[in-house]
Amino acid sequence: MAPSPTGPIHIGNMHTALFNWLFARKAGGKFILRFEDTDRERSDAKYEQLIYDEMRWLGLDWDEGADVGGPYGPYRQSERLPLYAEYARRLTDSGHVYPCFCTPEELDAERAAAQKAGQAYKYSGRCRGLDEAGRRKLESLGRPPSLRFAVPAGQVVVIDDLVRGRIDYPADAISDFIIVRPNGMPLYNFAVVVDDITMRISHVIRGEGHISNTPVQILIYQALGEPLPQFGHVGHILLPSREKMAKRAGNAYVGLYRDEGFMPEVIVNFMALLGWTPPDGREFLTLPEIVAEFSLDRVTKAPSVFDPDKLSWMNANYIRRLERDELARRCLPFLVRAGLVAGGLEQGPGAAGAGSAPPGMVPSDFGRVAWIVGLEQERIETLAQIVPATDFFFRREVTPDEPAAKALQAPDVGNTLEQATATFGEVADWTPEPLEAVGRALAERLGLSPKLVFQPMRAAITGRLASPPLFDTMAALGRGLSLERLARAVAFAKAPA
RNA sequence: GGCCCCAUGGUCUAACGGUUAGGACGCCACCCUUUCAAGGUGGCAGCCCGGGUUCGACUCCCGGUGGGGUCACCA
Repeated sequence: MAPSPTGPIHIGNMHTALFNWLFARKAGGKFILRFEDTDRERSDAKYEQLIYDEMRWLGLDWDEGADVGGPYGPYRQSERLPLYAEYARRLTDSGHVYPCFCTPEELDAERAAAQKAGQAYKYSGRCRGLDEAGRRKLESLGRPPSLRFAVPAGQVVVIDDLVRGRIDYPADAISDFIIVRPNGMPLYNFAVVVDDITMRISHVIRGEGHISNTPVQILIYQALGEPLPQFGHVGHILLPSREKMAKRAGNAYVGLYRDEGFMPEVIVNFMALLGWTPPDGREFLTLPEIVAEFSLDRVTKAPSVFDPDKLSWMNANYIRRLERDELARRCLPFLVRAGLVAGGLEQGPGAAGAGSAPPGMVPSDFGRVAWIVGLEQERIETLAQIVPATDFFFRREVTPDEPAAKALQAPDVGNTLEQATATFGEVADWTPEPLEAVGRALAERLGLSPKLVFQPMRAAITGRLASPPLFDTMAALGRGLSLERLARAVAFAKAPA
């Protein structure tokens, strides 16, 4: 896996990283994380850190890399320049490469002409035929040359692709390409080959966008007399709009999903199923299970569209399967960040922060948080949704949202709530079953359907029309706050609209 | 335009010559129900087109069509 540290890593790149990792782990091989930072303008070390963080968050580790080192380092291209120079010399000495003195302007002109003629651009080869005298003459003019690869004519390059099978690529479609700039910096296709050779890379698994790079790289291997690694090109991941996930386009960064409350094991499970299925068709798999089943010949060739709806569904499913306390632990950071509960509750009862509360909030310990979170467990799809779903439990006061306010102002609701306030004020055992019994008895006494009593109470107590079951909610909220909110709602309901 | 890749419901996919083309998301209906969910049941919806090969094609071959990639002193 060799990203360039020029920005946050999106789902598409992470997807091929995952497949690389899975393949390496399944095969018992090494997974290497190196950086392609020869584009100094766009590269930034802070993105390296971002990539580490996101990989680790997903549970993808690496055996060799810029941070952990390894036997074939360094693992940044910018630190491997002498190596490229050495291999460039080898190619020059063997005559596979020649100096090119053409200026950017001259090349632009060639390209423009090809464009105009509706032809694929190929370098004219002007400098290829230069003899020693001609070269020396141009050199004496002070023009530093770039190094071009002399592509052999009439050859068919064969790619034996691990996912696509055999691909025949006519070398005549390939222009004499530059491997080293006049300033000595290697170009991508050349640097990659040198890295892959010197790092003893056995398998190159990358996106299908690289298919056209592969034959030029194979040409370099052949010129060097080095054995080829195995190539495998997996399909791209597309946005729902069917656009390709480009580096800066779209907003499919892994970190964004983390912030929205998608869980790492879900992202991994979901990405694995994009272009791959286990033989038994299971949809829910842990990382070790995926490793055990993974193989490249079950990888689809066609690109696949990333469906956020299905991701949400899967995340919700995982949330429901979690132990309640574990879910609470995972929700806690979101609640703390939202200012609903104090930090430091993670350790459970008696932990720092227990019993204290941010301004305007009800003090909560871990047990209370877990209780409340449990009520929403089958109602939220992402961890972040815990905040709007439960904020009324933590706030001292609630103001009804628009539909709730409307419901409270309906005819007779004031009276109903007045009755409810009085009746529930008598209840001593503030647990769900007794509360429900009292509620149903009240409805019967008033000659109303349960719904006509419960909905106004719900609006009064939660400030909204949708919530967990009313009596569970009242029990978790507590007697004092519940009665307080009922009483306030009476006034609200009776006030002239 | 040349070259290369790809093609099963809206989406993710199963099928590796013989199935009423299976599953999942989403959508619709119904059930459950104090709301919202969750859950249950049922439903709508697909092999891009045309030729071959074969007793028999979603599966193999060829040609179209459509989509994508690539043709840099970017990676």
